[in-house]
Amino acid sequence: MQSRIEQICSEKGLRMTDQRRTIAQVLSDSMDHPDVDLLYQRAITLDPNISIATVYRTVRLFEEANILEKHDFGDGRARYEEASNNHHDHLINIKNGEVIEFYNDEIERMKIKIAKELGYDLVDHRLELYATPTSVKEPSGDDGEIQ
Amino acid sequence: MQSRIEQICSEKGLRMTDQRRTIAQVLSDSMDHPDVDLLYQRAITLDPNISIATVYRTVRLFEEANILEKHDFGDGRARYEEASNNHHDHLINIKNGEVIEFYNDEIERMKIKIAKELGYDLVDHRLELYATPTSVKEPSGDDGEIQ
DNA sequence: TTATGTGCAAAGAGTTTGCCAGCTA
DNA sequence: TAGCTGGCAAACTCTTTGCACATAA
Repeated sequence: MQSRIEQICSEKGLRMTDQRRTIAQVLSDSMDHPDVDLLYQRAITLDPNISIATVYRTVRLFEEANILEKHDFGDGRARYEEASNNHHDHLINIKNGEVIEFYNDEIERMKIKIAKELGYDLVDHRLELYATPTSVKEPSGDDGEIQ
Repeated sequence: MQSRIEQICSEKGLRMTDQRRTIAQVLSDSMDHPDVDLLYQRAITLDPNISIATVYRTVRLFEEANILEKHDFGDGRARYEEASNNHHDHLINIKNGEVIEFYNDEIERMKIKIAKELGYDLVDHRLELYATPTSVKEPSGDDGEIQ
């Protein structure tokens, strides 16, 4: 059966190969924000012959076709997620690298407004919050916080 | 005479060498957000024997001492600016790479609030607006826009 | 059939590091 | 002088690319 992303590829008229189908599958199944190496690790469980160069090429192809969004969370490698119509920003849990998506309408409006006030038209933007989980404070001494 | 950043180094008790003094000078004089190579180019006009490895090491030292802030504007290399107490965000003119600093109190409050609502304490954040200059629309044809 | 895609290894860009001479405190 | 620092080149990480072979349409 066609994966969600493979369907989008068909609609966009991309030539489909076994490798692209595999990578589309992996991406469709990924609920996180994997980097290229992680995609590659997942892909070779489905097709051990796939090469990391192909993952790089495919991920770029998909990004240029607006199927994927590329992110950079400051760790020196690109992360990918399926492009969606509903824009969102990211909060990165710096304790474990987990990425939480959020959307705030007021912030979105502010971004456009600020650019306009500076004499610019907003083309793209990036808001990332780096944060630690709030520890639950116990009224008496030890708050049970792990580490 | 001591450059502004060299003074901060002294206050922090960093061992000062000619190379570090030169780089501190270059940084103190830089009003933009230079990358390592640009700092290196500026440094070798003051001391032709300085090596780029030293620039990398010094910039990291200064960053760890909270003398510099490191940024990543998505072009694959780190950019630096003197750390300041007044936080600001950046708008990047994608036509020419120019970086404009701005501060918006409401946005700052929103960042903290959003993190809190998700159950996190904000540690750091990054907001970048990528934008093009608003072209002045002339009612009749040519609007005089350059390029 | 023919333009395109893939695998492999080499090349690139940015950054870090091992080693030893040189300098700071 | 004792230990930190700098220069140089090699190494590292992530990513791209040239080439010959394979494949989708």
